[in-house]
Amino acid sequence: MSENGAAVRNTRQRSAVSALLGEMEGFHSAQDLHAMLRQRGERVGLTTVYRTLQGLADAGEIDVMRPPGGEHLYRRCSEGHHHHLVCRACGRTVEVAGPAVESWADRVAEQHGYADVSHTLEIFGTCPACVR
Amino acid sequence: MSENGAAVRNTRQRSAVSALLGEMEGFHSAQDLHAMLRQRGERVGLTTVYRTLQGLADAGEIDVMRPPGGEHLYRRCSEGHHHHLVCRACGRTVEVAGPAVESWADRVAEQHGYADVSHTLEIFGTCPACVR
DNA sequence: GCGTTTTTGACAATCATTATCGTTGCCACG
DNA sequence: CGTGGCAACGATAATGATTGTCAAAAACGC
Repeated sequence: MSENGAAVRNTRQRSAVSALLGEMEGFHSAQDLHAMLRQRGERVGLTTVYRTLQGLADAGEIDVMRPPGGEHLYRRCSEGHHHHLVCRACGRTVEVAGPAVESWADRVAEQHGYADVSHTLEIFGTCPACVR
Repeated sequence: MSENGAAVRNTRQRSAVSALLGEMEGFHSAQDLHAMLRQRGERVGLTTVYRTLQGLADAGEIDVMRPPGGEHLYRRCSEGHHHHLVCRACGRTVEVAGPAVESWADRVAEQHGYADVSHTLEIFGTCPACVR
C-alpha cells in the first residue's frame, strides 16, 4: 500500500533522454530524439521516448511547441516562463520574455472571470540570415 | 497575360461552408462541419471541407486554433486580429483584443532582425460557470 | 536477495489530415 | 448558344504521428 503514488523511478532510459536534451540546441521532435538515441547505441523504445517527454513536460522541465505542421517539438529551456521567436525557414529560435504579456493575459482572463489561467504564445518570422 | 492569379471559383460547396460558419457560434472541427452539412442535405465531400477551410483561413476570413488534443478548430471571427480566451472545461470562448501584445511581438521580432512577423496566442482558463 | 510495483518496449490501433486522380461543373470566349 | 480549358470536387487510399496494450524486465524498499 503506501500513501503517495508519485514513485518516479530513476531509469537508464529516462536519464538518456534527459541528458540528450541537455546537449541539444533548438527544438526536436520525439522521433528525432529517438533516432539520435539509437545512433548513440542507447537502446530505447519509441514509446518510452514519448512517455518520458510527456513526463518532463508535465514536470515543467522542458517546453513543448506545436508548430503548424503537426509534429510536437520538445526542448530543454531555461527555467521560468518565456516564449519563442521561431524562424519559418531555418527554425532558428530565440527565447523571449514578455512580463507585460503575462500580466496582460492574466488580467484579461480575470476580467472575464476565468480562473487557473495559462497561455501559449509563439512568434513566427524570417530570421536575418534567411531574409536574403 | 492576365493580371491576378486569384481564380477563385464560386461554387455551391464553398458557399455552403461559408454560410454554415456564418451561423455557427464557437469553434468546430472540420469533421464536425462536414457532418452538419450532411445533415442539412448538402452534399459536400470531406476533402472539400478541408480545402475550403484552408482557403478561407489563408484568406483571413476565419481563424484556426490548434488546441492540445489534435483537432484543428475553425471559426468565423470578427474581422481584424484578435485572440481567444478558452474555457478548459466547457470550451466557452471569448474574443479578446490586445493591441499592446501585437506591437510588443512585432517589436521583439524586429529587434532580433526577424521579418514578416506573425504570431499565435491562446489563453486557457476555467470559466466562471465551470469553476464551481 | 526477494517480492512488489513501476517501467519498458514491440506492435497494433487510432484518427485527423493529405495526396491521388478520374469526374464534374464553372466560366469565358468564339 | 455551344464548346473547351481548367480549376474544383469527392471517394478512397495513404500517411504518419501519437496513444493503447500487455507480457516481460528492471528498480526500489526492506
